[in-house]
Amino acid sequence: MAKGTKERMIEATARLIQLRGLHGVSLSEILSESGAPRGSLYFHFPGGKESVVLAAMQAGINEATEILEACLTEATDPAAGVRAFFDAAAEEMANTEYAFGCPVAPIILDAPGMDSELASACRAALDEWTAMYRNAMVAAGVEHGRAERLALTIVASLEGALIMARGGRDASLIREVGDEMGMMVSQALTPPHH
Amino acid sequence: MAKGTKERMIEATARLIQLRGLHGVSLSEILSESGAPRGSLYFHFPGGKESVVLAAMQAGINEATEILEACLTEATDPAAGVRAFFDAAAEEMANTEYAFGCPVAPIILDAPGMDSELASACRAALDEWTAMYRNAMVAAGVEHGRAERLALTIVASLEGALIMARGGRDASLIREVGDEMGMMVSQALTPPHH
DNA sequence: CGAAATATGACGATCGGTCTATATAGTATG
DNA sequence: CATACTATATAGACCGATCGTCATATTTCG
Repeated sequence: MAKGTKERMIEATARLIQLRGLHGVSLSEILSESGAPRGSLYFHFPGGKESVVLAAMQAGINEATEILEACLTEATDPAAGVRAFFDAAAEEMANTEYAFGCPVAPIILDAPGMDSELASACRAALDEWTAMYRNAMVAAGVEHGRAERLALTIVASLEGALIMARGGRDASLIREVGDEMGMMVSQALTPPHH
Repeated sequence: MAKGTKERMIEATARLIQLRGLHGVSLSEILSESGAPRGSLYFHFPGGKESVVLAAMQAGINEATEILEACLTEATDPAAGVRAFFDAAAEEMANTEYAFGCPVAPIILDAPGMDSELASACRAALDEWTAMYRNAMVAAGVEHGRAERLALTIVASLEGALIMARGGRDASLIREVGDEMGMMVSQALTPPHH
């Protein structure tokens, strides 16, 4: 019946990191949240804390990637997809009492160096999200370089909007930024004739 | 003479928080970096760790606010001001080996609740920066509501760009996002006739 | 039954932040 | 010049928390 112990540890870790950041989370907290004793963690994650954190972050990344994928494919055009994803993030943030955010941001800000496995996973996730936006816009006819820059801007503005929303406890901010980004993408799709 | 002891503590705290986040910094580190003995910290900051952190964050906020103020007033129009500030941030990030970022983001992500003095200082700073952008754009003729939304987006995208730049060790990303934001502002200043 | 997989929680070395004493300036006063 | 006094700064004891380890139990299955 220990089917879910590992999963509970991962979930607890992910939740706690969102609340207090990488270094604000202790093993004791993770264990008491997941209802497991101390040694069990080192059975499931021989690498110790960094191992659980990596797993928790990967889980969060995968979830976010799936939702973004869905938003982009289900939307009629990239601009609508962007708005849909920002709206989803805003809703999630409000539903979780502002205990929600990007899975990688807290790691990047807390991690000491860029040499760790954690850091490269962060980079990979950011690159993938950027590529997804870019590909969607390129497929819709946006020039490659412009699409790349726009994609970077979209990812950055969501990242920042999540932080600001949490700081001000105002999720509607995310939606407003998403609208602006949607407008930006729309204009790139139908450039003004000169 | 200990004329600069307090200042050294504040500087060390600010630098270390940028590196490892609020909870990743220990008093021992702050003290060894600032060359002061243990008890001296509680003389200068009776409130303990939270007190030093607050002072360090305020120092960072003030510095950023001054630079932003300069960029916006010296520029010929808000779009140029935005680009100038993003460029300055990119340069600072590259110059410090990517040990630079927003003074408030690490606090927001690491702080547990929104009731602390730290949290309200974060909110105040974000609000002030947003207001500065908004006012500059309103003065340049942008409608109030639009200016507010644009200002939010600018702050958010810089916030996010700093995180992404650090994660990927690529400061040019900040400049690219700044260019996109500049374009956005320019279009808001000279709306297309329909 | 026996063997592999999982769970358990006590343990130690280290480090965390906080606080109460103690020492050093610097200045005022007779 | 000496003493008293106060602001400033230092010193280190304190206790609880931290992470990682390990020897021992318990379960799960062939």
